[in-house]
Amino acid sequence: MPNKPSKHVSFDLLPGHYIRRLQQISVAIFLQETEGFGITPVQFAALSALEEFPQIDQKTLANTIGLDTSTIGGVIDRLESRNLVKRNLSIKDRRVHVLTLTSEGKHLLEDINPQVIKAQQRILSPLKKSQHAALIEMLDTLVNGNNEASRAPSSIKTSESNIN
Amino acid sequence: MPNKPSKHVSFDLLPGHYIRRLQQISVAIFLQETEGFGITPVQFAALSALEEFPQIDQKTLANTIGLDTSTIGGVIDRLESRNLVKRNLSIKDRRVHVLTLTSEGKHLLEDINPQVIKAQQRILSPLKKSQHAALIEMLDTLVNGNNEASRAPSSIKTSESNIN
DNA sequence: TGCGGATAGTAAGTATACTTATTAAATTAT
DNA sequence: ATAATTTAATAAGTATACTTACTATCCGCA
Repeated sequence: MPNKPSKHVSFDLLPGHYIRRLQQISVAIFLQETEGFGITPVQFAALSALEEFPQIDQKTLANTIGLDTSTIGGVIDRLESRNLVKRNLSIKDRRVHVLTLTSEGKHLLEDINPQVIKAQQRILSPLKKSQHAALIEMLDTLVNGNNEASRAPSSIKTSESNIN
Repeated sequence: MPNKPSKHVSFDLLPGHYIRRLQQISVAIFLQETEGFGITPVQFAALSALEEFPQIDQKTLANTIGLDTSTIGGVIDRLESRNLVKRNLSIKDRRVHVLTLTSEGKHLLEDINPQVIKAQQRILSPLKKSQHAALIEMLDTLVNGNNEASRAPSSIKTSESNIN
């Protein structure tokens, strides 16, 4: 059998390759565990953020979960079409769309939460329990340390808000 | 200021959220460092794999870099249209498309390599040098331990091949 | 007061990355 | 040997996630 990989390939050693693979796996596990809800990881993040910070606008939501304003528009479109979220024009600033969780959205969040937790546990399950905190901390360091690299930094600044 | 996060948001604690953000950042840094080449991380992975394992077919390539056969098709389309890769029908199995790196592809790989290394270093730069190996090992554990979760496992099996 | 720049959101285009369905070819089973 | 199954690749559809370009609105300032 010619041309068969003997073992490790060079890009196996590249963090970028692992990160991409891990993201694929993470999404796959999330979708498996939350099957039947029809919710993606990003949609869940959007709903969660709206629960925590009601009445924020699209830009703030995008910043909160680490998306640009272009991407968040489509996410909200899909959540709105399923009646999980409502979009209202702000009175103070007519450019701004203020977002609200519907009660349907709230209920879905409650129902899906245990499954999301299961998914996260499954993602980490190949590691020893003692390593979990270390991994999270390193991921945090990497994300926050490289924050400026991404066009859509997710940092939740302690500064002022610009709502409504 | 109403609706402002006092503490951390719940999904900040979720590994899935960090993994997604890190993947965004990783891609952004790759694209910054390799600007001018017009190559994406996945395209680079495909070219690298083809350099290492010449003449593999699309399915094998997909498995090698962790994609499904649907996605690899488009990737190869784009690489082929730029003359970095050639697609040939296998004589032994006329369903199979055998892939070859062109000399243009080889040269591009050579030229882009230092920049790719720079990108990887930049991604890890927020961590202490002493942590790098630990992170890579954990990522490896997570990816390989969850391999079956992803439809397109990148595992390079030591089993038989089905080339040409 | 009105104009120039900044800002929120959308639109169009590109690239992963998945799904299910389809086609063509090869393999297996009867 | 032919039918049934499997397989490699493509196609169509959905969902991130980015880019640049555009519209509408707001705000600062002369």
